[in-house]
Amino acid sequence: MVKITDVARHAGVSPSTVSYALSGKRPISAETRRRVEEAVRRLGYRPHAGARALAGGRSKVLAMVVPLRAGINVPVVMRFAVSAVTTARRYDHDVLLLTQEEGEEGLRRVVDMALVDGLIVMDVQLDDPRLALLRGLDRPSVMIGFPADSKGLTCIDLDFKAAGEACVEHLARLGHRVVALVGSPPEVYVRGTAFAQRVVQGFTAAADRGRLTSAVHPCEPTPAAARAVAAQLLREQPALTGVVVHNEAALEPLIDAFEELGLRVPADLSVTAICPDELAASLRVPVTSIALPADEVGARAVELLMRKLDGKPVPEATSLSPRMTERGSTAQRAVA
Amino acid sequence: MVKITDVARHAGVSPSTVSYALSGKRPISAETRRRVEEAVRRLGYRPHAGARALAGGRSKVLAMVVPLRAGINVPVVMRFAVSAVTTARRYDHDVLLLTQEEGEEGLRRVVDMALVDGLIVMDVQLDDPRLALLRGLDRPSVMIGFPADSKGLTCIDLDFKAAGEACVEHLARLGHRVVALVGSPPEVYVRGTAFAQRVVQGFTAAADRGRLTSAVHPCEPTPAAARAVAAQLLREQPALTGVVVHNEAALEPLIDAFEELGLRVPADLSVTAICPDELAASLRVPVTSIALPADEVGARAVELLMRKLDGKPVPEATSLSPRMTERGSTAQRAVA
DNA sequence: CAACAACGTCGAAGCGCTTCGACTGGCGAA
DNA sequence: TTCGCCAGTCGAAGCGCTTCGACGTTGTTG
Repeated sequence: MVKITDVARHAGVSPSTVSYALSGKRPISAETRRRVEEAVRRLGYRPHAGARALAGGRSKVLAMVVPLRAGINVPVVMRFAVSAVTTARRYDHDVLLLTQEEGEEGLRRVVDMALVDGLIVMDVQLDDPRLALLRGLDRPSVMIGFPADSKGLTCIDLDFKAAGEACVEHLARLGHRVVALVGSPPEVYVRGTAFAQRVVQGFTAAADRGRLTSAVHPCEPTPAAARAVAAQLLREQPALTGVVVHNEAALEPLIDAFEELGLRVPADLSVTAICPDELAASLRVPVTSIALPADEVGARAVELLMRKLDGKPVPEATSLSPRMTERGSTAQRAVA
Repeated sequence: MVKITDVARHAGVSPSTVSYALSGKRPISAETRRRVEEAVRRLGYRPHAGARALAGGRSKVLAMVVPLRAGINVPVVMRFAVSAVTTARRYDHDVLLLTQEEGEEGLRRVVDMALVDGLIVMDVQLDDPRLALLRGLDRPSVMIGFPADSKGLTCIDLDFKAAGEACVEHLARLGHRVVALVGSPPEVYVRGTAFAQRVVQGFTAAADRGRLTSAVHPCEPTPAAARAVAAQLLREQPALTGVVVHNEAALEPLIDAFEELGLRVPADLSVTAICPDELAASLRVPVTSIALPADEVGARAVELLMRKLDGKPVPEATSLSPRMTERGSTAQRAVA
């Protein structure tokens, strides 16, 4: 194993100089730095993570808490995760993966062991049991999602309430008077998952404000469930002309189902979704949608955490404004 | 922070005794051990990960290399991952998440830094560029999947070739003479992803052996693609009566598409799949399938790695025999 | 032109843990 | 009775790194 003393010897300086040259925490002459970097390259030096963590008090590892609970859309969650990992690497950090089973105890464990410097917490619930723990921890954390009470925490997410509202308002503007929200699987609501609840709030509030007739239906993430929900919606609301879909897995089958039921999109039915742009744009009928900016959220979560690790102030709440892209699945309501 | 000296003081012993009491590497009297464990509990002692790694030469962290490449089924891959994490925890280890962008360089990096003790490598390709690296590394690794040449490596996976064969043989036994394989997305084959190629090999070999007429079609993981493939198959092979599906995302839409095209499953068309049992069992038409035992594979991969870390010998290849469950999607071929 | 900042570098002291060698009492074998 | 052993414990020596204080050297500035 190549250690810092090897580098020091090859560069003709002391180990502490090597350390300072690499960390930049003290001024080092350009010439010395060059020789150190040269030696690092020649020898393939890599600082020992444990030694560095012990001496420096920083492990350069972040914990990512990814509870892959029932009903969540795994591909979407993993987009956040991959983006976070990529961004962490840009800050020379690695990412430790924590899953559900570990639970709150696991968070405390990795912090107490000084295994990680900070935490990224995903799949936040309105009344999340991890909140108290995170507030009490002596390590910074960032949540992806807003719990009911985010006081003293750092949170970031798409403004899902505004997203739900924007969808309804878009439909209302096009003349639609009877609208429905096809949401996440029921388990997600039962748990009180923050983002799902907020979409419902926004959807309902905007519909009430606009005096629209509205309905909300959870939906399992399968084609069969999508078909069933489509049929049910039309049965309950034959006058339905606008649908908001907040369920990535159900979006495509749902549109297919509506068309099989004799409704053309957008001629007879306008559909808008909250989902990643790639998905909305790739469908047979490109869907007007509010982008779910998973990459941006994951990246910014890490950036916030890095700022906190540097002792810099960060906003408690970072709420990304919804951005709608009109694609072809929404149209003026046909006058009967 | 609670450190080992604190525990030692409270238990009335020396730090080294605490260390031995906790690691079991030297005999310690029952009474002393009791007092140490008591002190650990009272104080909430957690050994400092960095210090432990530095002194002990083991970080108790495993790297999991999860390249979420185009065309892979993310939920399935994450089942492996979650199972691996859970099992690692049972061995008191944590898991570091490495993604694609880091590439081979990332593997070397985390090993050189002594950040991880071993590696779990997923999404293996027949001619995987990481092979040489893994062979040369001075840390053990386990691959989930078999490359073309696995000499000197430790690999585990479902025997996908046998799985492909078993599906065909099952159909042949039921009298089917014209069969098709609906496979993974094209990118997966282009990359030479090991498991996908092996299914094709097994499928083709068994079909040839049984003198069946056969065809292989990749399929994108979308309902639209599934419909298109279904239509194309029937156009090219009107006599088709048996289908093997190796594509989780396309399975349900594919069955729907066949039925829309006028074929009843299993009366007119027998369908069998290679996928997780939960998926096969949950469909409207429960599908006869070869189980993809993601949980078992993930868990056993970690167990193999642990054995290697202990210096114990492990088999180079662990190939899990396919296990078929008949569900309702396959039937004797109707005599025309 | 003296006094005093930086600047650039070094040596030494730890960070918290594991592990090695050594020591102390029994206890069975010789 | 003595020797050797083993169980059970301790002290000290690191593991490889960061960081603190110190010490020349140059430049600045009143």
